[in-house]
Amino acid sequence: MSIRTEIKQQRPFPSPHQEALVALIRTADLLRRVVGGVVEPHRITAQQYNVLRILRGAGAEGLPTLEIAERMIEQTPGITRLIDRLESKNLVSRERSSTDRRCVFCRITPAGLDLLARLDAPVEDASGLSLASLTKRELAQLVEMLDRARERMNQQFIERRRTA
Amino acid sequence: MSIRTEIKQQRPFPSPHQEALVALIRTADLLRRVVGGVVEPHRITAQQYNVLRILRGAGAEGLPTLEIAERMIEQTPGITRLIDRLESKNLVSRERSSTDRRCVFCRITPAGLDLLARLDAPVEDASGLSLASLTKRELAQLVEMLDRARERMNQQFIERRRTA
DNA sequence: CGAACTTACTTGACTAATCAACTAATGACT
DNA sequence: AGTCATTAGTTGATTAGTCAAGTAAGTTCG
Repeated sequence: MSIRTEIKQQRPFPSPHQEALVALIRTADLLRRVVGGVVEPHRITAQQYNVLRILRGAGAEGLPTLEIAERMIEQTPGITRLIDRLESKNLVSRERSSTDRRCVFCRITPAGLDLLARLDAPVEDASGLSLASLTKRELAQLVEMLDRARERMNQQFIERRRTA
Repeated sequence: MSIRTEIKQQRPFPSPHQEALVALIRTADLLRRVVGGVVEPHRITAQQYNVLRILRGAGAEGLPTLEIAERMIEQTPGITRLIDRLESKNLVSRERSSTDRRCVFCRITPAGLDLLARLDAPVEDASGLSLASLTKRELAQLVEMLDRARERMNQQFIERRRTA
């Protein structure tokens, strides 16, 4: 089914990139929803899940708060309170660095690791199923195209920030 | 630049579809941010902009509230209050249908049309620039792959809803 | 050394999103 | 006509996201 059918748009898209933009945002929204559907029964949001995975990847030394924000899939300015919520669920712990007392290092707790361990397979399954209609080659091609698009957009952002 | 570099991930992705999932969500987030950057100086959010475009497309008769929700690019349960905010800015008007008094028809106002007219070119420019590194053929290919992926995901959702 | 700047958060105030009831209108069926 | 189910939307309570301002630690440089 085409996006035009999905969103019941009568007119064709004015340009190929507008159609691609809509397709991209809509597909990502669905994908986010799929992941959310898997993790939310465990009382965490998709973003919180993302933070837990980042912290698991970072290992025992943990990461400073803003470093986590930079690594997140979706950008969020509300990182402090996002981690507050994870801390209150005992899924992460925080400790002020002794070498640079401005930084707060966050680490995933055993409970956090345990939760992730239970979520790994379901998330992998759901995302695998979601993209199962694309071949490996197509996925690689998709990723390559998206990488190229993001590169351009990041330049735009940098330019905007410079002129702002 | 690859996503792995962007999010500073040391390990390679465990599966091609996980990499694609991250690339998709991340690219869509950037794209949403690009559109937001254009429309938000005009005091509306990207979602509100989406509603206005839907209503412009719908013409003079307007659309019932939940019909708008179905046509939106990103799904939102908060459609009532989203339109409340547009109405309070006089960009849309609402009127209860006389034939089916459950339905509330929403229409874009002249002020709403005027705002859209001012936003058309900047949005088109920004989205065009964002995806300028992809050829027409690549964009078409991208759209086709995403359409296929969404089809699969929609099935998943329908199944989930049926079993739930 | 110390003023000025930057970095790394944190906080407060506000806005927006989410979920679960709830109302009101319609339709379907007896 | 009257019950039951469905549809369309609204509302209240809670949670989450956003933006601007603030604080405290570190850095630079005369």
